[in-house]
Amino acid sequence: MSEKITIYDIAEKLNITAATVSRALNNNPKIKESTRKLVMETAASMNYKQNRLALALQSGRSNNIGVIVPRIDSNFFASVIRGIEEELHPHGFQVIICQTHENPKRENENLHTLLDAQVDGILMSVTDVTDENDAAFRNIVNNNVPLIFFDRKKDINGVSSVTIDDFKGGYMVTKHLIDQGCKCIAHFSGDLSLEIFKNRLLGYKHALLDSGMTFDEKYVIQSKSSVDAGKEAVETLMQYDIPPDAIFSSSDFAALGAIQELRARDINIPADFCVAGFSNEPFTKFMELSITSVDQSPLEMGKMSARVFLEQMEKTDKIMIEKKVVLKPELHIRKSSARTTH
Amino acid sequence: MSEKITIYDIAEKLNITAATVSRALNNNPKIKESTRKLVMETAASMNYKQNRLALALQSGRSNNIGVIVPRIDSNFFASVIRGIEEELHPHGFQVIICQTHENPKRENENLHTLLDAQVDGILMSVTDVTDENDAAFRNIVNNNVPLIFFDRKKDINGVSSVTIDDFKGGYMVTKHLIDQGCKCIAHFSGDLSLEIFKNRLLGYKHALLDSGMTFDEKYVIQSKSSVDAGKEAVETLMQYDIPPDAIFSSSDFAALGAIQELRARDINIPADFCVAGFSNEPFTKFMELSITSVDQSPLEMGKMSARVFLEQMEKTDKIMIEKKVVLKPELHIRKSSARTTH
DNA sequence: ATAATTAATGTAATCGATTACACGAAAATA
DNA sequence: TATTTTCGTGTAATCGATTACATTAATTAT
Repeated sequence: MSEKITIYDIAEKLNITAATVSRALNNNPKIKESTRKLVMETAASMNYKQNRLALALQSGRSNNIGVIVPRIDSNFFASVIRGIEEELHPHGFQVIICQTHENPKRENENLHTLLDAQVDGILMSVTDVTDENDAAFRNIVNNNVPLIFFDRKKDINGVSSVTIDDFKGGYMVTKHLIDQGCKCIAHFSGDLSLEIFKNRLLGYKHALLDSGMTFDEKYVIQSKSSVDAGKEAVETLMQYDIPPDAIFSSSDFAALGAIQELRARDINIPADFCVAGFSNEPFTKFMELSITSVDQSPLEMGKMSARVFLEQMEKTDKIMIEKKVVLKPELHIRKSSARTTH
Repeated sequence: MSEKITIYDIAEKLNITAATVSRALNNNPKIKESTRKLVMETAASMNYKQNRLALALQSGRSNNIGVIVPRIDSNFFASVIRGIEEELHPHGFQVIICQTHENPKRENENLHTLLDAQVDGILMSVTDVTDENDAAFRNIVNNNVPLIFFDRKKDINGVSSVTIDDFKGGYMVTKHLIDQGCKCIAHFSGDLSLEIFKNRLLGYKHALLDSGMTFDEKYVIQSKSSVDAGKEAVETLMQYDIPPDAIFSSSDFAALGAIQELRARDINIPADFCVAGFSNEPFTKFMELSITSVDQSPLEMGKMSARVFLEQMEKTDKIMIEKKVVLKPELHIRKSSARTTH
């Protein structure tokens, strides 16, 4: 139907050159006011649309940024992406989404695809911490493409990151459980090669030690982030000579599983057993027995990552900037652990 | 650090022309086997990466597709996007995300931005049904960019769609509530200018009539998709001379709010009151009092939309195809409405 | 041995926009 | 009036890849 209109078409119609049209459209001050107006009006009347691919090729900037996450259908990552999109949209950037499904091979592939696609930056949460993809990360940096890690980061030279203080988060929850009078607190951890889980565990450990309690590795259970994993973990724990009377789970889903299993065993929550999760998934506050959790402010994390990226973009110089932003976690105390009503 | 390598660099090194390099890399059969091998190896050793922007400009295809949704941080839309990404990724397409926040102006803007960005297709859920953006939609079609609506559609000539049978969904839930012995069923609807809500309402209405029950508009409450809206709606309903004994909510969140409010009033669910939602949000099955809901298979919807897009892409001819795919809804009966244990 | 094919590569235009440089005309200055 | 500036446009190269159309070399056919 409607053929693509280029600046050449406008130029032809006005008997001027494409260069003039281009300058007029870009408000180049060297263009006569009358010409500019004429070009603008003609462009509008011909329904001209700038071909951003041509611009991208010529300028070397695609105005696209890539976002890599394990999966998009998780409240946390979706919210981060929302934040990124909202912050970047006003600046004319489009957001390209990639998923790794926790697979390092996919991660590597995504990195290359995005680089090939000439994105102007990559914001991502790493999949795991093997150094398998370190070369790929360095490759990004060497190509002068700003790379920013959010939530799950790795230490790569020249890469900025936006995370939350997982140590503090773990510490806060554990301290809270201790304050509720819990005497033996178990911890569900995730993949300990990831800093986030390592730090939550450390926070847990230090909170225990700081309160004069003992840290015992056998109360740390590595589990997946799923309801079933939580149930299984409780089954294991309840066979101990001294079963715990509280759980700090690094995953809200596992926390939920734990609660379900404990209830199946007629254990009273929070009277006899306290449970707390991490991430503040929407469902934690919806439950009748709402679940205590740590909020990671994903929206803010996304926006902040975007801002760090924008900053990095501005420095056209080859200066390598490395910014580490750490957001504060927020403890939401709910019924699953609130013994005392304030 | 590493300068961008182009086919000209390879050509220079091998003392041949860029054309030959291009052909070799594209496995053009006219190229001598030895040359091809040499080029391939040199390209690899020089760490050559094809500049997809150049390719895009030249071919007029960006290998990007745009996805427009009201917001990404909703389980439904995130899952659809996941489906789209997974289906399109193997075909070399990247997915660009845009959000409208239910704002038609943003929708319009996103459509134009994506068109400017030369996306090869647009997959979207419309924001509302004013004809405000109809020109923009037709513009997309006229530019020969495949446009596919999912979930929330409009009838635009030449636009395909993938939806679920909302009428059937509404009918199934309502029929189920009737089967549970409910005598007066209220309905929470959404924006009735949207087909999805119109059809769910119709399904509700026909299920009532088919069972010899009366349909009364005053039991249809238009509410937002939020917990609070659900609570308020219950407050209104309970003031009626004859309050309902069941609710079919078009939104899981409103259904949850309704349940909370009903419980606050010490009404027994499901014994004295049944509640059902729509969308099968993850939390509906997590609750202690799990919530009956209708699954819309968002993942499948995303994949199907992607497939319809791919089909459309193949037909390079100017033939206008219009495909309407309707997925089957699936009723998940849970505690909030299950009076009889099967 | 010569003409006709075929195989392999080179030449140059193209996609659409930007921009350094060139240039003529008008305006300002001497 | 002659000369220098300034202003507004035009010319042409560039970004990196693809490809229709030569062109040359090698092979086959006559």
